[in-house]
Amino acid sequence: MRLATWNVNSLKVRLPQVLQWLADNPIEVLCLQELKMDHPVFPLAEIEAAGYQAAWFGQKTYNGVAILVKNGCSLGDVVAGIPGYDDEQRRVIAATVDGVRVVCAYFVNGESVESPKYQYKLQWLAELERYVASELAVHRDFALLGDYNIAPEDRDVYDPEGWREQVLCTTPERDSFRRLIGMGLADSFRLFNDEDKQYSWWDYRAMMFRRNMGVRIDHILISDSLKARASACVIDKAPRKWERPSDHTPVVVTLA
DNA sequence: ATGGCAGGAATGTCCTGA
Repeated sequence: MRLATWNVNSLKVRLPQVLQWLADNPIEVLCLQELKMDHPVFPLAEIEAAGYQAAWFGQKTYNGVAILVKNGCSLGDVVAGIPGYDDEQRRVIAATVDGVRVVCAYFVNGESVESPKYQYKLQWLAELERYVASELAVHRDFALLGDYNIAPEDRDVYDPEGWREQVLCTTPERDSFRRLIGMGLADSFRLFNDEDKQYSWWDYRAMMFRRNMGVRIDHILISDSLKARASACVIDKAPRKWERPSDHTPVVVTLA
């Protein structure tokens, strides 16, 4: 079983790339973020024609998340949003796929530490931690995939000093990430790759991708039981090289 | 120090992203 996460920065624009990538990579579960698409206009027909089912939680202009599941896999128990947290922004959707509890999340960016959005980010992170803990209490096989908008360590950013205590890298954000790890989750990418300069997002400006000046902020955290099944986790940079790409590129984990 | 690129909403130019 392979699971992936990809912030597509508008599914309307990126749908052909998503379908191409799935044709090239016929994985079982693809979590998408930043659909930027009203819920009713989700392109279900095109996705079904490609052999996938979908659960989605759309919103006009901003946010929006979806889980695409290959036909033949079971898809059930869909929950949109964080239960018990009244949030106008549609950032989370969960589903159970072949017995694996999958949570797809588009974490808050936060803009800057001085912004009210940063306070929203910290509150949102606390609500997510509570949600993940409650899910782990009932699901042994659990994965949290998404755009975390957190670079966990200095080696996950191209210019650690320049990013010092900037949003994505602040101590409270990294503490939240570490608390998720402390719940018994593993950063699946780091199970297989200890290198620095491994990024999942590059700014569109200033040829940052060509210069490999990016940040690793898209992650797949997996429970102990899935860690035992994991055989690989890779960042697929290919779609970032395509015409009119998303600024994020997919991350894929392979489970036995 | 600033803006630079991209998408959406709208049709001016601003908001948001990271």
